Amino acid sequence: MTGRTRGEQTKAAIIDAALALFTERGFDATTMRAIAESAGVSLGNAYYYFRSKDELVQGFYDRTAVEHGERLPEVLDGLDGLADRLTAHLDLWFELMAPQHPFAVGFFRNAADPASPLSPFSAASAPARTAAIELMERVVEDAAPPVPATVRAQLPEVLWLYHMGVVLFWVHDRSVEQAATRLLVRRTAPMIERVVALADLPALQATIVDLTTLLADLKAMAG
Amino acid sequence: MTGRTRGEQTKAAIIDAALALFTERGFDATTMRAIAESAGVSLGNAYYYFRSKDELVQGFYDRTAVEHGERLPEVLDGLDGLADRLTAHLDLWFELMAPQHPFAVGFFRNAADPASPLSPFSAASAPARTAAIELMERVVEDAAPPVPATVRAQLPEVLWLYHMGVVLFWVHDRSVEQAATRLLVRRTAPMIERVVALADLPALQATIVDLTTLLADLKAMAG
DNA sequence: GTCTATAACTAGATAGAC
DNA sequence: GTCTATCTAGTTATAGAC
Repeated sequence: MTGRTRGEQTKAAIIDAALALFTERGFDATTMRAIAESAGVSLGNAYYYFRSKDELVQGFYDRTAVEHGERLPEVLDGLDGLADRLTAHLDLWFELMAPQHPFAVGFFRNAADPASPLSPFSAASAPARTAAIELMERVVEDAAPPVPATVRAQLPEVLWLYHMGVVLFWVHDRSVEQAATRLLVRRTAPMIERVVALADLPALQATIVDLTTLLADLKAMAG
Repeated sequence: MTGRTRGEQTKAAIIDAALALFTERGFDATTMRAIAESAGVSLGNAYYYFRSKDELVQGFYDRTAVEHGERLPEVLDGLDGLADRLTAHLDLWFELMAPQHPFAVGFFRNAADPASPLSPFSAASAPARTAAIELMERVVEDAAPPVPATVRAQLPEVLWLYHMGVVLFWVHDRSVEQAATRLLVRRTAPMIERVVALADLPALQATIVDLTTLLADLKAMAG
């Protein structure tokens, strides 16, 4: 994890210091000066490595995403149902992000700005977004019973949108250990599995086509 | 609109100046100093009336909400179907907020913080939230065919949540004149009407009960 | 050319005088 | 209610060391 070169070590030291201080006293209450001092570097030096306070957050968000990908196979192992797999996937995310929850709001304030590179919808986030959708692909692909072909192609991206919605809820969740978010997932994941299982019903074809074309149209307009 | 007392006049002058500058150059690029200067007051005086730059935005957001309530009966007049009434309601909101769209992101960045009084879910926003749900009540109550009793009680609040989701989308919408958001509403409102119409189907009772209790549980945990 | 340190600048927010 | 002076913290500029 700690890079070879001196610069990479400094960079890691700054992220570590920031993480510790954010956790201890929150995002807004942590000054760049305090981070630099705690990391044993100058203020100017901290800005040499991170162009802004937000970019610093991106640093350990990326770390977490990597760890999420690494540990996903292990938590999916032995789970067949789509709801179980989806719940395990999100539970792992909650577990990894739990320490950051107290200051997640400070982070997501900026992610809420679509013009910000931190936004999950921004061009700058495209690699991270693609990687996240690929994780959903892994959740979907080995599910049993298999996902109906009708919705198979779109499902990972739709589930990623669901994930983003859950994250939004999680950020706002003031309940103890974000129990409300866990409840939300435990109740909605089975609903999703149920609806997906019905995707081949003739009565639902019109609605599925409606939703699919709507998504395609919206994506086209967003470009 | 312009209050009698000198204080109310000053306050209105500050809001007007802020609105003009935000529209002209955006939220971030407009400094409190520029607003104060443009309004012909000192910086300290601007802070006497508005504790923060964000609170200033709340000022004309409240103005808009009042106007929305006043003009709603006129746009609902003659419309029967739930989808048509819902679409008209949201279209009016888009029309009133369109001038603010360019800097809406600066505003919603803070509304995304549940701890902020600007959040629609905050205790400070309770009056505005209740008023907004009452507007949805008006959309629902005279709809024809009438909404099934099974979901009638919860529907206004659920539709308000839908409205908040649409607003989130609208804020991020970079398409010309927010056409993507209008498309989203025009396509999803009929889906909502269709689903609501099916609320009395025995096959759906379990899911409706699930959703209702989930909402109730989440609200209980949020308190 | 890669890193580090210090000083200066900007803008949100506050304190205290009138 | 209104002002001026001041503080704080994010960010930038710049100069120097390895």
